[in-house]
Amino acid sequence: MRKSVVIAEDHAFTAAGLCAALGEMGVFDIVGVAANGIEAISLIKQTRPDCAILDLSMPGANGLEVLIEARRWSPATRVAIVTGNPSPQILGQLVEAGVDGIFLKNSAPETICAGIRAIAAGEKVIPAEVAGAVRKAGTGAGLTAREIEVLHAIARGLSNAQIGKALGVSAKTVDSHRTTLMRKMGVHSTASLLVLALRDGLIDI
Amino acid sequence: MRKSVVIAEDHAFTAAGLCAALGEMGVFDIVGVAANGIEAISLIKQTRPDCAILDLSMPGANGLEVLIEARRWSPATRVAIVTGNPSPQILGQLVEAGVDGIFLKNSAPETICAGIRAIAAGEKVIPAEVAGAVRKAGTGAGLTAREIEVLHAIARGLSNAQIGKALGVSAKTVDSHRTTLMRKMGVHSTASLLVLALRDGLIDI
DNA sequence: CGTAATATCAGGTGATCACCCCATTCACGC
DNA sequence: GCGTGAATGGGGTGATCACCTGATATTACG
Repeated sequence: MRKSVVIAEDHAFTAAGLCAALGEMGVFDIVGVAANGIEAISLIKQTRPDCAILDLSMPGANGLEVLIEARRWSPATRVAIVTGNPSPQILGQLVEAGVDGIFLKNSAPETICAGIRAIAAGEKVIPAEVAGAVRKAGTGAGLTAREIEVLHAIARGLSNAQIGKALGVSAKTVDSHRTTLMRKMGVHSTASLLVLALRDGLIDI
Repeated sequence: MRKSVVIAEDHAFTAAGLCAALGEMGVFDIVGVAANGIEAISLIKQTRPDCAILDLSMPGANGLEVLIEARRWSPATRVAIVTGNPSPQILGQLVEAGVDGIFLKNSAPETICAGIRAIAAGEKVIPAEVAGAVRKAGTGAGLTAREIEVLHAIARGLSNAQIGKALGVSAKTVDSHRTTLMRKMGVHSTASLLVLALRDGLIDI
């Protein structure tokens, strides 16, 4: 029995290559291709496919966000994430969110195709190099969702007062989160905080 | 007359999609596909193609390095660079090195195909958004050497006093440079300054 | 039920930052 | 020679940050 699959990938050529490879396997029906995260979410919501293959970095919503929404609207859909340059933190979040498979764009096509077939069959596929990265992320993480939100706001250049307004809390609360972030990351300045967060993939530009 | 072309792209699916699209156009002979920069250089050296399509980020040697080597060994080869996330600084270097065309991976396939055909015909193709980024890089280069030093020190998380000690000047001087940096970059916080500098490739982690 | 973690906020203090004005020196170009 | 800009710094001010000691409410977990 053929499996329905949707693809989300903002680079048209990559999407085309992926479609071609999956088509040749003869076990997948590609029911839709999205060029950004928003499209991907609504596509999954509408078609409830057996399988979704998502690029990690996309305009609108990234692969992680799409994964979470997919889980909400179509829990039976098996989700694979494809990424070019994986950061440990993000991979950790993906695993935590229950992703079914992770693939690197520079892997051999056969590896990826085989992996996707395995995922469609119900397996979980996490390559060794990714698993290593995730292990490393586990030790460094420990930040709460709220703290990450504050981190993102800081990266946008907002002051405590502005962040407070944006998140609907007092500036003092933001200050608390900021202090906690500093302590957890082991730094004492906004600059170091940002550099570390970028290096660890907690935020991006 | 058909043009010979080589492709360098480390993501197999993207390479496949690109090959397919170029093949369908019926005006190109794909004489080789390289999966990294080193392969790309030796391939160009051997085949001296009419046209080379290079990914910017590749293992071994990046698109810029391949471009420079290509110019040395096969000056007649028209070179197009394809990139996912362009940094103004790098784009500036590409233009300076005399690249024939720049394409963004998330552009429409037709746009890219048309552009490649134009390049093969002898034109130069620099999209508006890229040209804008390059222009901005020109202004970003308006920073002085001393200001860049201070920028790097800030990114290392040092305070004005520490930077002053490190550079052998007073904290007040550092403060002046910092103020000038803020004005030149059009921001009002250390966080924004860092994010902008990172985005523009002025500093990295 | 206890307790641990999280999120919320206040008051306060000293350090630092962002930015203003200003002066000096030095190099480069017209 | 004279203007321009870079690099150097001093003085000063108000905003903001970094961090502290608390307090309270909610949620989660054993």
